[in-house]
Amino acid sequence: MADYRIDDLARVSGTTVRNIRVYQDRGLLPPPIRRGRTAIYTDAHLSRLRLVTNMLGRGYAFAQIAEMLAAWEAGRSLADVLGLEEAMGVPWSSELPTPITVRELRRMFGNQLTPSNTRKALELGLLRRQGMGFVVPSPQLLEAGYELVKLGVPLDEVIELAGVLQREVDHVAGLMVGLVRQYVLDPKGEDWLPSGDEVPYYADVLRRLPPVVISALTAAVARSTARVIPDMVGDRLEALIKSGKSTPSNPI
DNA sequence: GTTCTGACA
DNA sequence: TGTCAGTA
Repeated sequence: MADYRIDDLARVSGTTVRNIRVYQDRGLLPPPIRRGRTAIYTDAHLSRLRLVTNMLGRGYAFAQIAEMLAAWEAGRSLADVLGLEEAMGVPWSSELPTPITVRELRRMFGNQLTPSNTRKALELGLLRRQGMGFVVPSPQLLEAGYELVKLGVPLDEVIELAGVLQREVDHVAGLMVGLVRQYVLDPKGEDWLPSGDEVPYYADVLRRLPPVVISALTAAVARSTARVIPDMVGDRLEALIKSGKSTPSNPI
């Protein structure tokens, strides 16, 4: 929930105020929220800014970055969940595991938080024990779950969903990695090792694999949700109309 | 005192 | 990309 003035954003992200303004003009950064005359930025801006500077550093042109950003816009909410923007960053480090207290969890989920589903979350690795409290391996996944619960989905179901998601994603990611093994690495022979000038190439293949898997999954799920969500909303509206309610306050 | 915009190099 | 002027 951190707010940044443009100066803060520049310092934290390691760029300059000048460049942030340029990225803004080129449409590479979402418009900031205005408080009077001053622009207020959020962590979302910081995340996007890091992505932009990283891609710039890799030699992408402004126009190319803008194009990719536009292409991702459709699956954006999911990309957030999966950490795509972080994934594209140079230090391909995963999310920062964040400590969280029982008190905070209680504040988020209220009395839906039970010993039973806490245990389930621990089993699934959504939560890990640390001293008196817990640590969240993926704050983004937690945030996504929190959003669902706020919408009215029972916490038990959300945890169940997270488990399914993890299994399915593991499976599909495994298939993709398997294909790369089968067609890129294995044909070279069982105990083949890249030699000499081949090393950088294969190092690059391996380094790019996680982002590729993630963007493929993102695209696939974006397509799927684009199909499923309108159906769901349509069914719900139809049901409401049949039940005689003319002004549904919460159609979803 | 700080931020924004535009312009120049 | 840095910097400067003129504003709000």
